[in-house]
Amino acid sequence: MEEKENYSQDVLRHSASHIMAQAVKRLFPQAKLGIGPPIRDGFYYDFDIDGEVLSHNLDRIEEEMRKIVREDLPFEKEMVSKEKARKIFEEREEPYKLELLEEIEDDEVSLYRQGEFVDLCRGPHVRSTGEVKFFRLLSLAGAYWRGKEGNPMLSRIYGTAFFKKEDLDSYLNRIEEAKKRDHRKLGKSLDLFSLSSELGAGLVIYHPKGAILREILERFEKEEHLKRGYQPVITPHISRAHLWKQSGHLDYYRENMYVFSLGKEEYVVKPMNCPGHILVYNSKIRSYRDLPLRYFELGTVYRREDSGVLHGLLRVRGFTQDDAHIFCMPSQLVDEVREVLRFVLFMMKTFRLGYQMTLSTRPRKYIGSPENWERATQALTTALEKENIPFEVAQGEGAFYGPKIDVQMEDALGRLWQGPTIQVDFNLPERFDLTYIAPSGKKERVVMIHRVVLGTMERFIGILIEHWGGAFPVWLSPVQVRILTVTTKESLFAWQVYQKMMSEGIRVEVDDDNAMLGYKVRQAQLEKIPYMVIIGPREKEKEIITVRTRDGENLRGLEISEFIEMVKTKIEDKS
RNA sequence: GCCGACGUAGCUCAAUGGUAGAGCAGCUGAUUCGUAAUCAGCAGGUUGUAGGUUCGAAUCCUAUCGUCGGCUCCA
Repeated sequence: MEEKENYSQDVLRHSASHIMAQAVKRLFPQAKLGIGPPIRDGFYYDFDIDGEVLSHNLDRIEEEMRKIVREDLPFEKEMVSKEKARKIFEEREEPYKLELLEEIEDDEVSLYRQGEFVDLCRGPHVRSTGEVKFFRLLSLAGAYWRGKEGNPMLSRIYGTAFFKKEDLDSYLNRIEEAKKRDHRKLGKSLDLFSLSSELGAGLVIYHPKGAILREILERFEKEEHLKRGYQPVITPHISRAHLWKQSGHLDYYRENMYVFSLGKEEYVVKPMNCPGHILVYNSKIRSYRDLPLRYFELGTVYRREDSGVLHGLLRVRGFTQDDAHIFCMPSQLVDEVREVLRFVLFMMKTFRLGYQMTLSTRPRKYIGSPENWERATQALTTALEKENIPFEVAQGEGAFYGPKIDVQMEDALGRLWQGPTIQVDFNLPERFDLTYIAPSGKKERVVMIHRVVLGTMERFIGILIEHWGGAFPVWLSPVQVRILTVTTKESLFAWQVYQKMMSEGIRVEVDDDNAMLGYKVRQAQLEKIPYMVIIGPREKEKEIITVRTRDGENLRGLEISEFIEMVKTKIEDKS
């Protein structure tokens, strides 16, 4: 039922994209048509025309679309020979359509016409343009023809369409609401972090409130890793280029690396932590009895990402991974991956985050033997199955050095970002000759797993901000309690209460400004502080407190110790 | 990196070739007040940066840095 509903909504949107294309062709006959499919929340159509022209005329295009809708032109399907279709698109000078046509294997192709407009299209469509009533053009973007970087850049118009006006309105509304949860906006208003052009693009400054949030996450990470048999290691931020030559990064990844010369020597700012961890492993001979070895580091790395892909905290140039490398025997692979998966699930549950998992398999270009790939892929699959985790398979999407499991998390607008990832690596063990002495006394090749369980501190904090809309659970809140005085006369008592809470490890502040209570409540509310402790003459006299939660609930007449216990329990429970 | 849009006070925004302005925040003073904004005054800007056009530029042009939406990339 639901599938059918989606299907017909896709049809509606696909039809809307044809109407848009018709409108563009009417206004700008020189525009060449690309493709125009429905997508998750709407549709788009690509045109080969100066994007500036379109961007200045989105309103006119939408107006023309409404006209086409009023004309109520029927969508007419027509089966024609490829030969005839070719003639039609040659006449209309549509090179991209001709290119698509050549790739269709059937002798007959379907065309859809509405009025003077004709498109090569599989369909289906709604009956007539009059059925497409509620739509909106949303944005304009460049997009490479067929998604290939070397191809010409076309101009893509995004839009959306719904059967009902209410649905369109609520969709537009939802986008507006989601924008309020944008971590870049909240990061500013909650004073968590900033990015500064003086520093450089993609480099994050954590302000005190963002830094304490990160500090809490890092402490938590360290504890949890120690509980699971990881050994902390620490490796430098820069190293001789030689190391990266051996790892292969200088050959494959150089354009993303910060490389600098010092006298005769070339140095590299690390873009990854693996070579450092490998040096730890290779610092002595390893026995099978030592394995698995799990080295953990909150490793800060720098990568020169393309300027166009930077995005707040979610895509940056300097970031800290909760990185670990597991060195194990092939026979230990499944168990190790299972443990990591459990770790990831534990994290997702602790932070109440939704996610989806993808298993990426062998790409066309790869290193290592097909048998090893098969075995590793099988190990990952087995681990996923044994943990009962639903996952999708991305055929051929693995790294060239091994298969991987990626975990994606959603931002406020539903865009997916990779967080945790578990990658098997056949490459580095070869390049660095990573071995252990087997029971037989012979050297064997070690298996290496790269894994992060949150991903990076930056991205994870970004996702957390959007997930909670800035209203973090108590244990993560930069300020857990703010004490508000009703008049300045309660100041002394307020600071006494502050001392008690502070000494219990609660992050607490006092607002004893000479301002009205309503004003202070509003400030605390805007800062999304979980608890406001209100102290007026009544409380001062009886040495009790009144607590207002950020949800607006009031708890009156609490003993101070009672409240402290309550907050500590919340922190303990991570709720 | 590519396409398009954008960049004005700490923040949110106004000023379409003719003297840069408002609200909030900040500071000073008054007010001592009970759950989302008390009142008044003051201060705050080489309009991202660098060039250019013009009698005159926030406004037009060029370059550059950065931001936003996509595309591509994501060892």
